[in-house]
Amino acid sequence: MKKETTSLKKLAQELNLSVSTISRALNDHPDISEATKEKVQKLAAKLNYVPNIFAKGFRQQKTNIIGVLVPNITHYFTSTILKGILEEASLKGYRVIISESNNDAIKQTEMLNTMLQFNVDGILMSISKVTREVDDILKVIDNVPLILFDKASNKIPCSQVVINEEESAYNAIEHLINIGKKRIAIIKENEYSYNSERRYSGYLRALKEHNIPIDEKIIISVDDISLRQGRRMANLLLSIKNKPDAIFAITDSAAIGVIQTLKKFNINIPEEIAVVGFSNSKNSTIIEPMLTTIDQPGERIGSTAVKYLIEEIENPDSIGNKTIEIKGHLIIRDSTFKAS
Amino acid sequence: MKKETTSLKKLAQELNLSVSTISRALNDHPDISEATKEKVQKLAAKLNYVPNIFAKGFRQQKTNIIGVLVPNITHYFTSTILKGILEEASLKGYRVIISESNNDAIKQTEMLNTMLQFNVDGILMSISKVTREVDDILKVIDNVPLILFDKASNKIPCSQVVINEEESAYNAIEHLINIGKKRIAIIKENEYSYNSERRYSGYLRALKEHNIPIDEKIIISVDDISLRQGRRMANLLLSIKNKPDAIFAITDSAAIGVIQTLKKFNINIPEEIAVVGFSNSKNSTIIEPMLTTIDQPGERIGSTAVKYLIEEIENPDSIGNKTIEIKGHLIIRDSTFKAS
DNA sequence: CTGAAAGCGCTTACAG
DNA sequence: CTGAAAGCGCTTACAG
Repeated sequence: MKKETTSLKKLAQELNLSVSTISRALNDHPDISEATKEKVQKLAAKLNYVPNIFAKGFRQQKTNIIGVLVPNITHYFTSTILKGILEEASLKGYRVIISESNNDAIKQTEMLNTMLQFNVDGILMSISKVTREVDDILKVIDNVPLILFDKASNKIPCSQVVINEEESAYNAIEHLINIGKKRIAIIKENEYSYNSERRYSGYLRALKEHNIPIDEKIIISVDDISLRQGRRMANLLLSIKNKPDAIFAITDSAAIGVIQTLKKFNINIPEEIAVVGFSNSKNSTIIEPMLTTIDQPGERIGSTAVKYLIEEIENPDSIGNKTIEIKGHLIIRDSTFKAS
Repeated sequence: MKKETTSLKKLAQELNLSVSTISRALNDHPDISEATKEKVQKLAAKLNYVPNIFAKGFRQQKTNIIGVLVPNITHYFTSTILKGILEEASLKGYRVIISESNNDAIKQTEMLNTMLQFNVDGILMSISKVTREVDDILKVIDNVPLILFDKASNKIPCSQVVINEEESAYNAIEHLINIGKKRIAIIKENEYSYNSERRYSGYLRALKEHNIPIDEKIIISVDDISLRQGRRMANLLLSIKNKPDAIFAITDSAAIGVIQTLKKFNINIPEEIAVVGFSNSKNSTIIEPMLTTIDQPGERIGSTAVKYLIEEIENPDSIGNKTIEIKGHLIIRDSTFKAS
C-alpha cells in the first residue's frame, strides 16, 4: 500500500555519501560544501524526498503541532478564529490539531491531556463556559506554552488575545446615548462569563460617564445567552412599568431574539426601542431591521494568537503574561439608526 | 521547561524488569502473567506514565492522525461536519489535523502533500470547487486511504459520503408541485459543481415525472452561488415575460437573496412565488418568511466518513469505492407553505 | 569538509 | 513467562 519512501539512507547510498552528510546538506549546514549541497538537493528533489516528520519530531522532541481547544467549532465567530489560526500556522510550518470541549469542563481537561500526550509544541485555547476551576489548566502550562484567546480568564497566568470588549461595549452604549436613548437595558450572562463581565463593565462605565442612572431592573442576567433567551428577556423587559428605550444584548443571537419579540408587539425599532448586539454574525444582516453590532475580527485574533504562541515555543524566554487586545468596531445599522 | 516524563525505561528500572516486559504488560500482551501486568499497570498509573505517541507512531509507522481538508471551515455546514469528525475520531483514539484549501486547487494539492509528509493514516476531504484536474488527488490515494465527503467527485475512485442530493432536490420540487406550482425556476451552479449537478438532476427528474415542461429560460446557472447572486438572479427572473411561480435556489444563501429581492418588489411569498433553499443554515430561520429548505445532517456525514476511513486504515482490504448516502430531509416553512 | 556512532522511546521477532 | 537486541528515520556531538 504505502510507496517505499525515499529516506536519507537511500540518498546516501545513491551518492556514496554518509547519512550525516545528506542530513546536513539538506538542512543547509555551513560545514557542507556548496557542491555537495547542490548535488544532494538535486537528487532529493528528483527522488521526491520528504523528511519523515515523525522521526524528526521524535529526535528533536519537537512536533511542530499546535493543539487548539475550543468550546464549539460550529460557532461562526469561533470558526473565523480557527481560519486565522490555520492560515498563520501553515505559513509558519506548524500543523494544527483541533478539539472541542463542548463547554464541558471534564472533557476540556481530558482534551488538554490528550494534547500533551501528543507532544504538541504549544496550546491555544478558548476556555469553556463552565470552567470555574482552573487547576487542571494551570497544570498544563507547567508543561507547554499556552495562550488563551477570546474566552480568556484572569485566573490563568499566560498571554491572552482578546477583543477590547469593555471598550467596544462602551462605544456601543455611547452610540445609543448619542442617538438620544436614556434608558438602556442590558441582557448579559451570569458572573462566570469573563466576556460578559467585560462587556458589562463597558456598559456601566458608559452610563456613569454620561450621568445616566443605573437601574438594576433593566440589567438582566441569564445563564445561557441564546436567541430563545433573547426573546424571553425582551418579553420580560416589555412587562415592566418603565420600559427601556434601548436594549444591548451581549450576543447577536440574543439581540435577534429581542428584535423578533419587539416586532411581534409592533414596537418600532429603533424609534421606540433600539437594539444592539455583539459579534457581527451572518444573521445580523438577515434580520430586519439589520442589527447594529460589534464586529470582531476573528481571523486576526487567530493569527495573532498563533504568532505569540510560536514566539513562546521557539523562544521560551518570551513566555509572558500579557493581554493583547484586538480592536472590534461598531457597525451601525437600522436597529439603532436609520439613514434617510 | 518540559517535565522529565516517565518512560518505559524508568518503569523497567523501578521494577527490575526489562523494557520489553513493561511494554507488553501495558499493551496487555497474552504472554505476560497477570501478576506482572497488575504490578506494571499500577506503577504506570502512579507515575502518570503516558506513552510517547511519536515514538510509537514512528515505530509502528502509524500516527493515529487523520488529515481533513475542506474548502472553508467557516461555512456552517462544513463546521457541523467537522464537529462529527472530531467527535467520532476522538472516540476511536484518532487525532485530527484540519486544513483549508480555500477553493484553490493549487493550495489543495499543497495541503494534501503536507498531510502525506505528516504521515497521516488517512485523509478525509471535501474537494474544492475549482478542482477540474484530479490527477494530484489520484496520486494521493496511491499512498493512503482517502474518503471524500459532501463535495465529492465521480472521477475519484474511493468511497464517498454524501447527502442524497438528487432525491432531496426531487422531494423539494415535488413539494412545490404539490402546493400547486407549475413553473419552477432553478438557480444552480455551473456544470463543474458536482453537488449542483446532482440537485439539478433531481429537479429535472421531478419535473419530468410530473409532466411539467422544462424551460431553459428559468434554468439559471451562476459561477458563484451567493446571496448577492441570489438577489441578482431573482431580478433577472422577474424581468422575463412569463415569470416563475416558484424558485428553487440550490443554496440557502442564494434563496435568501431571492427572498430579499421578491420582498423589495412586494411579491407575495409563497402565494405569488414560493422559494426553496438547500442546507438548513441558521439564516434560514431568521429571514422572513422563514425558508423551506433541506436539512443536511452534517455531524452524521462527518462521523460516518470517519468510521469508513478508520475501517480502511485498520483493514486495507476494506478499501472500497462505494457511495454512502446520508438522507437529508425537507423542512417545510413559510416560504412555500403557510400553516393557518 | 565528511563520516561513524549514539540515541530519541517504543515494539517485536527471536531466543531461552 | 521474560529478556536482549534490532530497528523505525532522523540529528548531532565527536573525531578526523
